[in-house]
Amino acid sequence: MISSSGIEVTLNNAGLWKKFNSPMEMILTRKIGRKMFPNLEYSVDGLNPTAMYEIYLHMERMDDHKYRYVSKEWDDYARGDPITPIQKIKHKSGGQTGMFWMDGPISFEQIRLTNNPETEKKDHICLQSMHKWRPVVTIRKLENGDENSDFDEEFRIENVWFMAVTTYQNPAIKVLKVENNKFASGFRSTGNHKTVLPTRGIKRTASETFPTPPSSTSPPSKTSSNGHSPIAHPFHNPANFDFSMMGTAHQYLMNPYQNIWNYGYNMGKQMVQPVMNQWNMQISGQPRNMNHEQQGNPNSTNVPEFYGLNNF
DNA sequence: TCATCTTACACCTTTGAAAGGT
DNA sequence: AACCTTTCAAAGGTGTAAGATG
Repeated sequence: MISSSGIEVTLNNAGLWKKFNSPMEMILTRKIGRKMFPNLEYSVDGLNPTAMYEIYLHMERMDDHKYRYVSKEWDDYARGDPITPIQKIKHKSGGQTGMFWMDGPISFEQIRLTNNPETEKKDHICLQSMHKWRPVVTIRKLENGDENSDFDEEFRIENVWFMAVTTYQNPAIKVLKVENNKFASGFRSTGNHKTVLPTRGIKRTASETFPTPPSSTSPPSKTSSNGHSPIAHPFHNPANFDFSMMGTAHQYLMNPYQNIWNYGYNMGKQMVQPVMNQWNMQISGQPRNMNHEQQGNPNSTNVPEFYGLNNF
């Protein structure tokens, strides 16, 4: 889907995200934060090649419910915790031309998720456990290099959201993470990880942990986690699954917060979201005990049904 | 009592420096 | 000296499980 201004954003590893959507769970850790897996890696098209843009990512609470995992289902058993301010993370490349952004995958692999509201670490995003979250990309066009440009567009990818947890709830998600994340390979059935720990404290030598393969052991060239080079690669969406992002024109029509939300805030600083009002109170109702199909297709896919929020 | 969170841990990959060979 | 290969160690990314917390 292409926005009214012609900008199109797609998620490169959409197929992997789709695999996990039952729903996806992301681990939060307090001190150092936990990286997201699968990573969020986007491609963008339709920018003015010579204009300057910045790209931001933030997480958006999807509703005002707190969930728990019982009887193999997510149940919204309580009202959500008080909303914390939004933290928008600016892409490390900073302001770049449209050509730059369109030329390569846009990865936010440096982002870490934490549940520590007092964290001040760059690239850390504080989320609340047992709540539903959705990643949102903001593309900001810089007029004459001015960061206070009014041209912002937000993009949300259909079916890409997750439950924030401190420990995995759904065993199926845990299995998928172990199978697909190379750093968890020690937990695969072929791995050597011991559930009982008789050898704790004994550090092995590097040759034990990293046996030399028969060919060269020179460090591999730097690539992103999915093997892409930093330069653009063509990406094709999986068939029968539209992961292209929703255009903001649609959001403007349906989301009365959009103008408020984008009005006059400073990028890179914590934002305060608008208050709950009649509009989102009306649409924030969620069926309890959603089945998996419903969970995979939140009832408001184009627009978040809840923007949650503190006093404005 | 129980659900959730925190933390230390083993096991893994990645990275890059040092050492050795050509 | 310059370059390449091999070895090694540290850093960092995982899920696990025991204990702590409320």
